[in-house]
Amino acid sequence: MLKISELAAQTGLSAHTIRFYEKHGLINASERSEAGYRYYSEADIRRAEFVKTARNIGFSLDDIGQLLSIRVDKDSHSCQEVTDITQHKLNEVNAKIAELFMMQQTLERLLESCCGGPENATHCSIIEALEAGDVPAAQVSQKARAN
Amino acid sequence: MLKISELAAQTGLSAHTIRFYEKHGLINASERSEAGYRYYSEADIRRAEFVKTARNIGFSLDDIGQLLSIRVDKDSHSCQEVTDITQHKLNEVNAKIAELFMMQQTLERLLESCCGGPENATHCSIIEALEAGDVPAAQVSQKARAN
DNA sequence: CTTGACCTTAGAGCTAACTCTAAGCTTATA
DNA sequence: TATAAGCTTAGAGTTAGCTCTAAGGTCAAG
Repeated sequence: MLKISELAAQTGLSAHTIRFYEKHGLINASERSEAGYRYYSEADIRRAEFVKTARNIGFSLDDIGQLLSIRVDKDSHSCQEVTDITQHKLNEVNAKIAELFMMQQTLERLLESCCGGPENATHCSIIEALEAGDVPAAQVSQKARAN
Repeated sequence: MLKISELAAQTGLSAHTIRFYEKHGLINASERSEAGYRYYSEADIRRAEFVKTARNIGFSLDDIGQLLSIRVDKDSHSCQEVTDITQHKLNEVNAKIAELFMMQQTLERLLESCCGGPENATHCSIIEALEAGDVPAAQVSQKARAN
């Protein structure tokens, strides 16, 4: 049985994060000492590793919750449920890539158009393009901007 | 001179968003009525359009603030300052694309490995891969996950 | 003169995933 | 036995960019 900081060391998650995940139903300590200290079993550790792996792939905590509930009772869930979650995530990722691609193209085009030198910006073609609104409308979502 | 809702209609920003941008120093009404109503001049409108264009490209409000301060006094800024901001944004975008590409690859590989059918998930290869930690460590940043 | 649309402000709420703090209890070591 | 390291909890703070609310003032039309 591991204490929380030991589980943290093993998984690379912080103790804070482990408690946070517990609050959200992802990870649980199957035992507690009399004083309330969390103790993690082998099964708990495997579950924590599962969470970490899924997180590293990019699944949201919500997705991970769903994957976990499939994992604990595989017999009453289908492969399709799993691929639905995965496909949905892939769709999100693809949409985001498309958005970022547009941004990339636009930024590269802007950079190509400007000398980038120490001259003053009086005739800077980037500023001019922005003033003219002369750029592709990139369908940028708020979330993509938020980074 | 336009009232705020008229500027909103012209730019496609909401009145709320315009006030929010004002709070952050991006947009200003060059006049106010006695009652405090905002009135926007032609120059104000062009500035608001500039902000909207830059936002659509994906620049952060902070970036936009910098671009605006260059724009209002082009003579005392260089093209290099403009390309620095643009290049920096492009670097961010490229980093994000690389991250999302990894996720995309991993998700596609997982989807290929699973039948996705109505069979129960007892031997689901996606769940198994997650249990085995058998996936590329995708260097996924917290921010990328947050979407 | 009333109605309804529009305007004002300060400030709260939203999202996602943490991250940290405060105040106090427990445990291991010297 | 004293000290330090580690554990507990509830709850607040962070980020970015909005989005909305409440409570009230303004203005044009009928």
